[in-house]
Amino acid sequence: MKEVAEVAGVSVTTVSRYFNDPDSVKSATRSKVAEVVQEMGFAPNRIARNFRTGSTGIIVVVVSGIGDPFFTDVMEGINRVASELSYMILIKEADAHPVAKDELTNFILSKQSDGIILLGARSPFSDSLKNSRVIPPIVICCEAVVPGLESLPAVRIDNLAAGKDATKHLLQLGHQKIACIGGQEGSILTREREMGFREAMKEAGLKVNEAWVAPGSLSIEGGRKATRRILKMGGKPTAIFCTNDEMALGAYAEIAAAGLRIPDDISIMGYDNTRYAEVMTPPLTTIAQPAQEIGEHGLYLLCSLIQGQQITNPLEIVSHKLVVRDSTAPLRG
Amino acid sequence: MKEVAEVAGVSVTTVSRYFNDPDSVKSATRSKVAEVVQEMGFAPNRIARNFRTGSTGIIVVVVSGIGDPFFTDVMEGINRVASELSYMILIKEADAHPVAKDELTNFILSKQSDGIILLGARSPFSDSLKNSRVIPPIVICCEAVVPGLESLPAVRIDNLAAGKDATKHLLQLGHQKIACIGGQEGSILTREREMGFREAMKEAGLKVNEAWVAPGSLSIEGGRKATRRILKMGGKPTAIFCTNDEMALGAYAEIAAAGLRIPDDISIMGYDNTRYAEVMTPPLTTIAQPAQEIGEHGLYLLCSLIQGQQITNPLEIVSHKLVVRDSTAPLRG
DNA sequence: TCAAAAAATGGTAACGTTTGCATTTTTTTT
DNA sequence: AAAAAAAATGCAAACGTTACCATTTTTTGA
Repeated sequence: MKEVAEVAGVSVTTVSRYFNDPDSVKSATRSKVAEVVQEMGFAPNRIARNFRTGSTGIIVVVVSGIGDPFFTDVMEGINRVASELSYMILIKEADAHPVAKDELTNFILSKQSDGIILLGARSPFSDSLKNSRVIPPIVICCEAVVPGLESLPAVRIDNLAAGKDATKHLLQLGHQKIACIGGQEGSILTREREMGFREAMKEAGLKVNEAWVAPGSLSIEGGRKATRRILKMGGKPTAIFCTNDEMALGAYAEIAAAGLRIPDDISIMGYDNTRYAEVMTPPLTTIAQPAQEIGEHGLYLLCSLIQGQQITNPLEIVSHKLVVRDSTAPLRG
Repeated sequence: MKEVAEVAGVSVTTVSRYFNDPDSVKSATRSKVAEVVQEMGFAPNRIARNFRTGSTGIIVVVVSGIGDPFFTDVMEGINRVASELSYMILIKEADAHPVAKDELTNFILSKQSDGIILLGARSPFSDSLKNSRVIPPIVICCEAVVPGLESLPAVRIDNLAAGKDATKHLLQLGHQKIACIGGQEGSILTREREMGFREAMKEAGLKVNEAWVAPGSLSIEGGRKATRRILKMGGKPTAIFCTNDEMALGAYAEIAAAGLRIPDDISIMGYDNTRYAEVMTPPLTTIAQPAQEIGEHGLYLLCSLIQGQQITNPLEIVSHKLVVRDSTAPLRG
């Protein structure tokens, strides 16, 4: 920059202003600087700038399981708002490895990003975050709480009510022998969905068969394993509630392998309404989350946080919707 | 840091060393500093450090279409090597918007990351990159060339040969009326696959029906549209070669909607062998790319580049494999 | 025990910007 | 045309760290 200034015959200050507030330099000067910049192929060192200003214009989205198509939709919402507010979005896959946690914690603590959105990630940080004197701007999407950082603002649907709605749909079709495939152990998200399932069953006066409640790790493979286990049990269920669509895909595969047909022999209920739900054979009945909206609200919330505004409403609940397709049918006989 | 140094009764240099090369400070001093750091909840400002050292330890993967499950697999490979070499991986969705291109170009040009992996992204940079005096370390995975930056090192499979193999498989089953769903217009990747298709047809002495060659944008929706178009044409094909698995999913949905059955009425061939291929009904015959391997090699290559090594072999071809499942069957009657 | 070698620590100048304040130039007003 | 106001520009001090070199302390060897 000094070099540019010299060649253009102005001061570094002016060159700096040329980049940050072009209107404040006279148009004659501006074009002179522009010319030199062009010619020298000069780009200002953003690290130095970030260092000086203390902000980067970068927001990191920490995702656990970047492959989940539901998160892809949330990301779309985030990206839309990001370009509106001219933030740059970078995605980081959450890593349970302690070293990786340290690394990420250090990353935000040292202000390498202006803020963080946690997308279904439970606790990607090390303890040093809690011990820190200031907590950086963080917003949680979809997952409820980070242990040790309970008061962070969050955006999500009412998973309990949605889990209940999903189950009720199956009950209304006459199903009583219903299985439920949940998520990982520690996930609050899927535990709430499962609790919705239990509540709905209870209200219907039915007992939950614990052998039919299996954890599924939110992946296709998890769904497969859980389904296999459930199908092996005596007295097969007539419906399975999968607490996300990926696991429903796994269930489809296992059910086909077992020679059963959906929905004739067994009804399948999903959760998330990913882009795959519609094209599965048969199309999947599921709970639709307003994924993009979650992303949008999440980023807006984060920006208020970054600007130092007080968040009056730390938990924002958006509405879900039951989408009935062909994977669920009335109980036969 | 100055504050820590004062409280601990040492110099800032020592505190700096405590963080970067703990072995070089006496254990007594080390524990003294550690104590103060702990107590004050101090974390070194990484921006300042990056600024000073000129490197960040961050590698950005630029992906076009982050939702594609194939890329997820490549990412897995990248992440594995990254933790081995202790790099931090951040993902950036490629954006065709000119402002976004500028932003990204500026990002790398100003050394905010140590290197870039381009994952199926065609040209996410603005022209200022080409005009720059130094090109930063960039490696291309899966896509062949970035216009204007022709000599960048790349890792991918032989898409021409793989497209040919896929088509040959269909030919061997007796199919002759074969459709082909390609990718976006400018994509070299899918054009090569399509060319493989054409070559195989030519070698078999068959003429390609141009009405059955449709672009598909590599998405489920693109696959749907293309399939719909093809099915509407007179004289239905007996097989469709989709140049990625996502589009095959779209094809499945449209074929089901048309009341046809796979593979009885029509065979479907995919490309990528994503995790969905196996659980589709019926399971999809496809070309397997060694996705994780591509990611691993890509990152290794990038690291050599970062370390300033000369790349002797700028194009690394890894091997593909035909995976036969149930979506393709011999031509009936 | 002393000299020499090695290890540990400290002082200070960068790194490339931005920013507050001072100064100069231009424009406006009377 | 001069004075006042406004707009442009420049100067120099930060920002928090690291790296070179110098200095002090500790260890080693005779």
